[in-house]
Amino acid sequence: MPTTLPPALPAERPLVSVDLAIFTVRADRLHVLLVRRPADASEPFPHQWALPGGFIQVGRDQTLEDCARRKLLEKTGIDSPYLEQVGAVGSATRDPRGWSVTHVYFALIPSDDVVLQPGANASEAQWHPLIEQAVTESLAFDHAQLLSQAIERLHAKVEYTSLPAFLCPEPFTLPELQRSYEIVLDRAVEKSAFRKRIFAQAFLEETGETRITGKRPAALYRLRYRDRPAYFPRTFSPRS
Amino acid sequence: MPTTLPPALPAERPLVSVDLAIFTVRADRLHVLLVRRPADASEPFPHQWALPGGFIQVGRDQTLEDCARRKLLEKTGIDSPYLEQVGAVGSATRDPRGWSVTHVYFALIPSDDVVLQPGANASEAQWHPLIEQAVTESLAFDHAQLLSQAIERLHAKVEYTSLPAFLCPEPFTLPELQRSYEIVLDRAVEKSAFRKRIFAQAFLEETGETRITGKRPAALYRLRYRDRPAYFPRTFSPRS
DNA sequence: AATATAAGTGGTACTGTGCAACCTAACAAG
DNA sequence: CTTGTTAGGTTGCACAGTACCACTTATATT
Repeated sequence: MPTTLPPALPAERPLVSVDLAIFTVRADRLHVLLVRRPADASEPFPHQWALPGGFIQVGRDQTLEDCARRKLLEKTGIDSPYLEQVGAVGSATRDPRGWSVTHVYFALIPSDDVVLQPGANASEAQWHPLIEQAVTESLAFDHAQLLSQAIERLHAKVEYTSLPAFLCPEPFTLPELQRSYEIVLDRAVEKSAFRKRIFAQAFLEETGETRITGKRPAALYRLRYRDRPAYFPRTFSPRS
Repeated sequence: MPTTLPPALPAERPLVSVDLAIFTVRADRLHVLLVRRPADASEPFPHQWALPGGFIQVGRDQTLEDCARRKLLEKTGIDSPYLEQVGAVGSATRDPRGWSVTHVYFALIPSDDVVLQPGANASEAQWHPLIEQAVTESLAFDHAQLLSQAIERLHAKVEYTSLPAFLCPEPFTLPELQRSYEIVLDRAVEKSAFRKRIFAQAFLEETGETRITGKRPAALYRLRYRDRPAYFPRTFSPRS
């Protein structure tokens, strides 16, 4: 018999929270939503910019994702954006109030839908372009690192999914979608190869309408599935 | 001023745990390590098979990953396998003892290194082939779902990383590595294309030695980096 | 020495991408 | 009405990487 049997339940429990990296495209730039920490000096990191988020409310949130959706709704008024868990970070030191673990989600919302809610707790919320490294690298807690993880995930998945489509207000044209890819990837994309690749997966529906923007009209599309992205083919000797 | 200001700290905190899907290859099959829940009827899911894991010990684990490594060391005696976080699942109902959130990691260990530790708390640990769906689909808690997530991640990443190399005892031959891919992918892989793809990334070091296994000797390799996999190239119009 | 077998190499067909030229539908200027 | 301009959309060719298959090489066995 071991000298110290592990207790059935731990005496002390960590703080559990959710943090959100909410992305949108404004003025041809990728933006992330940040909120100011309360100015109250009794709170950690007063008045600094941070990712929106908060503690799990055991009596209110049924699941982790519920909590993330609740936060998202509170801040933006959006109730069904694309939402994906990035990962969890937990340590004894990341929050001065004690051992804590947070769960990072990223959300993609079309710029049109953005209606910033006048914070329930009077907190200031603002869109910041990712270009502003002075801001995004000096966030409260370890949020700069969390944001980096979210961006890294987004960058990686854009290469082989239709994620940027969730940033486009529907209906959208193909050049608009391409621009969305270019903004997220931060590099130019070949028009012809892009079209072939997009149409190789059948995740777009033609609306039949066109958008007249001065020159030749562009065909309008909408997503066939609002809840999940399309995946472009990988390659590892897939037997034909 | 809102009627209910959110409390600075939550009154009630969830249970926080880590669960591990530890994979290895035995007898040409992918296996996962499972442990039996204590027979004590006061515990949830007594005597059922479950993923190894446990609650965070706030006084002992500095980080989430520390906790995962500690569990891994306790069960297998391995202290530096490949370890990757899959994600977190939290809900009010997944543990009868209350709101809980668990963090799923998967680990890959070479079959040679496997030394099952006679459980510190006398719990029975055993390797189970993933073929045994009767077992892997009837685990305690939501562990069947957690295991599925881990397998799904593994399956996905094998397509574009060198992960199966972490399942091979070093040094290994190229055909052995190929077999490792085939076991994880559960399909045949083309020899010639495989070699070209592997050598296109420079993550293997030739030992200079060869393994004589009856027929023509095979060159032996070891990993250049033990801590991270190699990534095979993606494709999205990377401007040349 | 002949044979069997697994390791390793080379070559061709095919497919998807990169690139660039071209066609097309609208508007605007004269 | 004609012509030029511009952005959307299409076509075709060169190239690179893969699938497939045939071939060579090194060892053990008979």
